[in-house]
Amino acid sequence: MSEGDEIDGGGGDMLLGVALLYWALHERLERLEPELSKQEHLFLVRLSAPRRMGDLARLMQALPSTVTALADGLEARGLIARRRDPEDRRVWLLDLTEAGRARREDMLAHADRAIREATGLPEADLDRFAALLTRIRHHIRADGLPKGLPF
Amino acid sequence: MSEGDEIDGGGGDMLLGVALLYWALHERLERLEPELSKQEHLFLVRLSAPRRMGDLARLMQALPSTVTALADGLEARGLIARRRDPEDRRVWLLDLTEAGRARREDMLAHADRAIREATGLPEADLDRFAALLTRIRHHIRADGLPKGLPF
DNA sequence: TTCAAATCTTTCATCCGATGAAGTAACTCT
DNA sequence: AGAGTTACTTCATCGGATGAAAGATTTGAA
Repeated sequence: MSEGDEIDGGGGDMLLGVALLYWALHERLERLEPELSKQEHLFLVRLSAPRRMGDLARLMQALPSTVTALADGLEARGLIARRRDPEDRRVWLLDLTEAGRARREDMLAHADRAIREATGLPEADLDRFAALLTRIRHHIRADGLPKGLPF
Repeated sequence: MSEGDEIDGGGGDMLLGVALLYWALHERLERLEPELSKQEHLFLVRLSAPRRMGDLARLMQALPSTVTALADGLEARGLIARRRDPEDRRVWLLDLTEAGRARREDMLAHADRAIREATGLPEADLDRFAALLTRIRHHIRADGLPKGLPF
């Protein structure tokens, strides 16, 4: 409270809240996982199973060329492997290596910790927050991310 | 639901949820306010009253040089004005111009709309979400943003 | 079958925002 | 008055993201 931070009690405050939480989470994760970037964290989270690069690009709202660069980096560090999709030999499937799988587990544990520490919410409230976030996530996906509208 | 998106029900999902909401909000805001960048939106929200550039830098977790650049841009477009603080002539106070004040009002309205549309939550749930976010924001501020620890 | 169009990924040049070091001006403390 | 600190600016630089163009493969139409 020391530094006036309440602004308007409306859209502005929520915008700041979301931005601040986003930041605080990544900030903490960066401490626990110094050698992975923000995008790499999200990338690993998504690799619960092998995925096509194109799908990852869509999910992350990024261009294919961005995914290529991310994949190059993680592959160079031995965390993921490229494998041709036998069904369609144009596409690459990205899959975690053994090292990558272990890394991902650590990362998820760290993410959990970061969330608890950053929010400071007791279990029950954190659950309520998570439930709301899940609903929001489904809405955003269903509503279609505005992004692009290539045509 | 179409594209598997539930990952682990834990830290990973919340991380994705926060990141996705952050994105969706800015995405929508960018449509409604095409000529302002993400940071400029947050910048304007904070300018409910005149502020020192240094305070803004702290609040936004940015370097002074970053704030200088942002201020330059907004000043060039006539939305804010620099004014020396009579109390301490080293500091600049940033204040909205008339045009800036009007712009900010529009922006806040747009932010409100973006939040409603992006989350898709009914009023009551949105209020609960906002309340939790506010608590989180206070916790993050009180707990001190880890950032930096210059020493 | 064959060939044109569409799809998936990569390459590369480029851009924009953020960073950090060094500089200027003003304040504080002794 | 002078040393040290604080507030902001300048500028060179970097990293991540973009978009256009090209290569490889599949799909669809004749």
